[in-house]
Amino acid sequence: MKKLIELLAKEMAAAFERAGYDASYGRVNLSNRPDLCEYQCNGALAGAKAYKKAPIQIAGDVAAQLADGSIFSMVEAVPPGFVNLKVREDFLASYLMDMQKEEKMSVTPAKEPKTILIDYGGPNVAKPLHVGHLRSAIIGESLKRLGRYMGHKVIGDVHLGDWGLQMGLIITELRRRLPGLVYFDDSYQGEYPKEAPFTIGELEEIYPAASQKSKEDEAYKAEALQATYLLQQGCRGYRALWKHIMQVSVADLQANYQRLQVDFDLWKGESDVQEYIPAMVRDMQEKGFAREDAGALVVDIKEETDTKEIPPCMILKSDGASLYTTTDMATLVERMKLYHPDEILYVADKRQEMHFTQVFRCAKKTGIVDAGTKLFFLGFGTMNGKDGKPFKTREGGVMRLENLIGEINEEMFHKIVENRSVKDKDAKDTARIVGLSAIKYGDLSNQATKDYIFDIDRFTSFEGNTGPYILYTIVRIKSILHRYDGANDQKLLPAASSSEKGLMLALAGFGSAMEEAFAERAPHKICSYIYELSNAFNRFYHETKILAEEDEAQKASWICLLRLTQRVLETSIDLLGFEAPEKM
RNA sequence: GUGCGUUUAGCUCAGCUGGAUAGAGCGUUUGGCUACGGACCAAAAGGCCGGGGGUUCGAAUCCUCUAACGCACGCCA
Repeated sequence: MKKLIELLAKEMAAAFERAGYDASYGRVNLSNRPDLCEYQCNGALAGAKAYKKAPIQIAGDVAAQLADGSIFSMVEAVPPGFVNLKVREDFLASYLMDMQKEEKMSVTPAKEPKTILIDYGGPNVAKPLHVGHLRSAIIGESLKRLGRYMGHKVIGDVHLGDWGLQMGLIITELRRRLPGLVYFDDSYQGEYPKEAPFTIGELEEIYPAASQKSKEDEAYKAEALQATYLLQQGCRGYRALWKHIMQVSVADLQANYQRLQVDFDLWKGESDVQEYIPAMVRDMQEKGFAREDAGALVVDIKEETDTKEIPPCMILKSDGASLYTTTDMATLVERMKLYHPDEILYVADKRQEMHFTQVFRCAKKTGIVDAGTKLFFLGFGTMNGKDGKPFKTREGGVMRLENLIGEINEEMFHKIVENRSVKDKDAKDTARIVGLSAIKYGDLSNQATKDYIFDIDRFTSFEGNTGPYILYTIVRIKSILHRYDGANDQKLLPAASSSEKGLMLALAGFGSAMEEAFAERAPHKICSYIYELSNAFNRFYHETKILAEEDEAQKASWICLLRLTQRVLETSIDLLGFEAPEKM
């Protein structure tokens, strides 16, 4: 099904052609002067030079071709050369009826579905999630859902940080604290216990303690490096411990992501791709891509068009150990082998841009990723506090994600209890649902690539461009629909008021808004779309007594309009990654 | 030092890829309650779009210079 704006543009293009101009000038835009028109075409201005004519003359010629059609109720040529347009109410109503019959409400599913792998989340095992992990999870999840809605096959991979020095540090600290554990007995040959010798709480305390000690104590650090080495070499006891760490930590991570309604198809990590590294490195050497430099193994990735120095991509350190880059390269080897994606999208902090530039270039140059697969880095900005500096707790430490969510939920709970007499049990659940909308909408309504200020008071407000305001609008619609007991026709009457037409026009823009948001990987466009839609609905609602309407056909038509509005809003917030409660 | 990014109303942000009078929210001021949920709606005030120069019929948007701030620049992830 075509988008409304495409139908308008098609009509416009035909008019340009009939008037003797090129059809390509017939592009139609949303009006930027709603007081004058609903849509506008600026093609006459653009074409003035090519035809050596005054723009207003071209506009007049075109407008004359559209004098009485079935689509426009108004076509006006206005100086200097705008063509101002209004849509016929009956045409709009029938368009919306077609739209509501479609599963995807005018979004055209991709003709050739692509396999898109999204790498987001990126938590580290044995470390609690903190606010830094929030953006990747929220933005990645939204893009995953949006991609699927567009008809693509999208695979989400959490890409765990589960290998390397951090594991050695934990093992070292455990060894110092509990030297008697069988895992540290080299002569032990039996089965290791199934239960982990620590809880998630202990694990989260052990890592920072170990990390701190290794910075102050050289011997400690050496021991941790040695433990890392032994783990990687396959030391039985250490492997068993590593499995425990994974088990305990991943269960906790899963619970946390579930609370955020963020869901990964793959729980792969750095450890899964270690087996690919030796062959990958050998291949790079044999094909002559890799060279030795100061003892390390590097691949040159400079390009002539570079405006600055791009350091070579380091594959192995001078001590022969692998690094972040190595693991990411090996991950690409595996992803190409198992999924052969058309596109891989990384959602990570924008400060990692250089790293991904190196990985992408190296992967392309060495042929690990073939030319047909696109690699894309979506770097997001920092989440700052009200002071404009990176978000911290009141004490100045790193804010744990759980605590942040807890604070928001508590704030939400107070507001709900203050404003409505919802039963306590329900209020807690409702607070969680609304709280999640506050966090996610607060984040996603900003452009992903920019830094933004995380302001709990603003995000949890029920007024303005916030998640709770959108939910409130949905709940309001639900409440009316719940009380309605008349016929459920699918018939929409032409708009009877300007506010109703405004709502209908807003609904008709759904498909374009979603496709644009996807093409630009810009969830904030979904937010601004539903914010405007909600405003249009509330304006209409305010001046229309729906249930009190005596004309049954009119009432049924409005109910039908409400259903469509609800569906568009709920579909949109699902693409953002949250949902609406029944009451709030 | 080099490169990248940001700079729009008091504050927080949009601005559909060059079009009309630069838009929202919060805050401020004002009006609307017998609630289909007022957690709403309507209205007002508030801007040399960081600054200079250029391209164009036309610039917040493109080019150039410049300032402030942030970030990244080889064995961390």
